[in-house]
Amino acid sequence: MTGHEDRSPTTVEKTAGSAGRIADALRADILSGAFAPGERIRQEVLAERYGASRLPVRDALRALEAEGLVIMVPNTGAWVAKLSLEECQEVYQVRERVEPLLLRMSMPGLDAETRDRLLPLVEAMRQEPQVEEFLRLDREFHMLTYSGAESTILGDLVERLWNTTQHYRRAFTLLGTERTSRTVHLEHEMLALAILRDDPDGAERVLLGHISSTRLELSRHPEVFHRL
Amino acid sequence: MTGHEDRSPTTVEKTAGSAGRIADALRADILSGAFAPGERIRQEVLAERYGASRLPVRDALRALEAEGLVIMVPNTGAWVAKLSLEECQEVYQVRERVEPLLLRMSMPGLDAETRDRLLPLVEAMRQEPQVEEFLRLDREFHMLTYSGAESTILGDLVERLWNTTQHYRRAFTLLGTERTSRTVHLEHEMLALAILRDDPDGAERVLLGHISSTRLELSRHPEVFHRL
DNA sequence: GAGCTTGAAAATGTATCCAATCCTCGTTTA
DNA sequence: TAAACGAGGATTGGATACATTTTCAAGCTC
Repeated sequence: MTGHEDRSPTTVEKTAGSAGRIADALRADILSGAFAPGERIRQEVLAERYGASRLPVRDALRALEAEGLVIMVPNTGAWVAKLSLEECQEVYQVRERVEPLLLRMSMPGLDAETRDRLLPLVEAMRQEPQVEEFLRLDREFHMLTYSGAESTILGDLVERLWNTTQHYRRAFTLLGTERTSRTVHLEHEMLALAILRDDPDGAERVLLGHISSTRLELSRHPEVFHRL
Repeated sequence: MTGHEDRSPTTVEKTAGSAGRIADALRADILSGAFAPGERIRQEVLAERYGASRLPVRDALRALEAEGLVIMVPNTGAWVAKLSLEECQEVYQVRERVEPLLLRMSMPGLDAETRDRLLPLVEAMRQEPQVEEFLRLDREFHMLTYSGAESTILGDLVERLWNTTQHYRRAFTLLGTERTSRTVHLEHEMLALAILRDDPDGAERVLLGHISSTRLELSRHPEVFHRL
């Protein structure tokens, strides 16, 4: 008997043992900016930093490499992934096509309680919070609009796209002018309203425009990508 | 001239690190069907199969897990990734949105020589080749249409999506009826013609329809996903 | 003095060994 | 008789140690 189909781990998404913890910690450190793009990562340093051997560190690096947050070169080392202007625009182009789909799939699954949290988040962002707080609110707002989809594949993809551009969102938030900032607030409010009135087409359209206008903003600040 | 390029007869390419070779070999084995979805993968078996220790095998498994081809459960083992009908449809929905974009980005970069290879490939697929040969031609045809994009991010994403659904494309090719087969050939020809006449909008539309019709085909054969 | 060569140091990749965890199967008990 | 419990076996995860590769810098040649 070849007992292969023992158990179907389709619902199991857990990352492996303690390497998963290291991967989570390192991911958080990269997203928080503690490790900057282009910075070299030495396995030994991480091993000491997280109190483990180099082996789970390598596993974690491989996992993050697959997420697009780390670049590994054989026999050479690992670096925090760095996006060129063109690559960043590419990510945003993918987001323009993918996130409206995820939003559409999510909307039927959003309950009233979840929807009631949308506009308060928009209001909170209007209070001109600090950069890190704004990034957190922005992410929470969009992820909330996606929370109705039990999608695993598309949801993970979108999360990866957000993570790879996290550093650049921070940079652009830092030098954001008031006008673009107000535009973002309006787009967020329009998105929330479209969701509240159960208008999938409108929501898709607004979200596409939101991401698209952000992408166009990238071209106006190429200096963010030049300073290596 | 910094010339250390002199190597012994066994000139190993830059793809050093046997973990990479194992990952490539295992990926090929999964895509070829040698390992079926849902099948358990034991590290020791792979270590012997590829003549290495369990350690590079673990690295390879992690790499493939990140690509979505393998599922790893802590302290338990690894399985070849298996898609449910819903997940497979989700992948196709993502492909519907993403591949037309990649095609649009690719078209300006397609030179005359590359375009001349499109219709012959369509013809070759019309000759009712064996399943494996058809899968190869189909993949080559589509990848050729994408070869004009120097895109790294989007190209890798599309390749991953193709890989995760490779097994199910094989299954559906096996039970394909003549009518659906002819439809596929027509869609391929329309796609090639749209590219040859430099019609990005038309090409996007045809490709979207092509993927979409394939996705709808999935619902008609749920038994492919049940027998697992 | 400039550029190439060479050698040492450091970082990565791999192998072997040991600990922790999970599955299987036999035993026991209600 | 069936279900729950526990011990044994098997498999994975991690740590230490070693081989390989790369890089950097000092020294030598031209």
